[in-house]
Amino acid sequence: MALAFDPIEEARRQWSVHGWGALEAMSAATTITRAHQVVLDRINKALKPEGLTFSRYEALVLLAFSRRGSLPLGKMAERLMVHSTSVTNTIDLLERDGLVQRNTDPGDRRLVLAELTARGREVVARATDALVAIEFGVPDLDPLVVNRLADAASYAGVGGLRADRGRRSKA
Amino acid sequence: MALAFDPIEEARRQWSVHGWGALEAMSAATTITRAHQVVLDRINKALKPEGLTFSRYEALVLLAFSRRGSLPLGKMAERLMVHSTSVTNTIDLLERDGLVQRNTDPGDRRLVLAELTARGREVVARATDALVAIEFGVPDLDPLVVNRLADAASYAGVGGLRADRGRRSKA
DNA sequence: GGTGGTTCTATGGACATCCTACTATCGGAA
DNA sequence: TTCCGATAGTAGGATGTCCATAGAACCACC
Repeated sequence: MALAFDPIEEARRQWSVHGWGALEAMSAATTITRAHQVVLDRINKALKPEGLTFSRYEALVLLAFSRRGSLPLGKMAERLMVHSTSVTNTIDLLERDGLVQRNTDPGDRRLVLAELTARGREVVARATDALVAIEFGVPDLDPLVVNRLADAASYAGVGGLRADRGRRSKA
Repeated sequence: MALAFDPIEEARRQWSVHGWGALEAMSAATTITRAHQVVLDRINKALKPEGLTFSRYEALVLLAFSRRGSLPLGKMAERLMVHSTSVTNTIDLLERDGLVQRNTDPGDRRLVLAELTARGREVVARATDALVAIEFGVPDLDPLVVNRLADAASYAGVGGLRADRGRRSKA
């Protein structure tokens, strides 16, 4: 995981040397990308024994938190911030593995409700334990990446509209 | 892009209510994931007119920064922090579009060198302009996401390098 | 009440990513 | 010099994501 040099730092240096624009923004985007790659990879490896991926895990958690243990697919897409076709695919696989079941809403027959099965509840509990054990893959990120990520966050905030909300103490 | 409520905040609340573990870590991982989704989406939309994606763009930039405008695929995988098979795929598509050309290294015939074509150089320049124009998709991130991202970064750093884990001011 | 626009899910295609397995090549040790 | 382990890249398969399109159901307006 630890490389001989930091690819993010190297990209930044080259970018600067060549005089290309928006250095900070580029660095921010790159950092978010790399951090995501690392964290997602760790999470997926931890979930592998349960036969899950992070996408499917997130879907299960969403259902576990819902009142009746079921939600319309469109609502899930909204919460997960993904395209609704992605949810269709996710639920296909969860259903295949018997963790979720599709039902139709009697009130609105356009809706498909994804409902957690008993097995689904067990699996999401075990999967959560596994992720808690590795603290969701974030604790020991390469310090170089972490610093850049903090910069990225600050930068994104500066450019945006966080006039109020000034909770950010540092970094 | 702006939702009625913040899915990350909602996840955090639910997680807390249900008493599940590693709240901060979960929130950090979720935030990195969502920030990545948003930024990547914006970047890809900006690159669409050039017929590129962020992956392919990053590969082109890497080549543009290299001394001879060419690199072995394995080296590219290392710099981009992706699996080498991903680079094979990326170069396949760049080659298909005439932006890159495969050569064999005379010194070590195992190596495949990806080399930027003239057209590749033009495209990467235009694509860079497009991304600079939108500041790589990071400036106006939803403040909620930004704040969480900063927390995520801090947390990741704390988890790896500091004894006391109690920084979380809250949210 | 019927009709047309809207909403919701599914399908098929393009891409990106990983993993496992395979082939070619290199390099050092016997 | 020959052979075997290590290294580089590719092939095939699974998954996740998006987009464009299609089909079904709902709803409001006439």
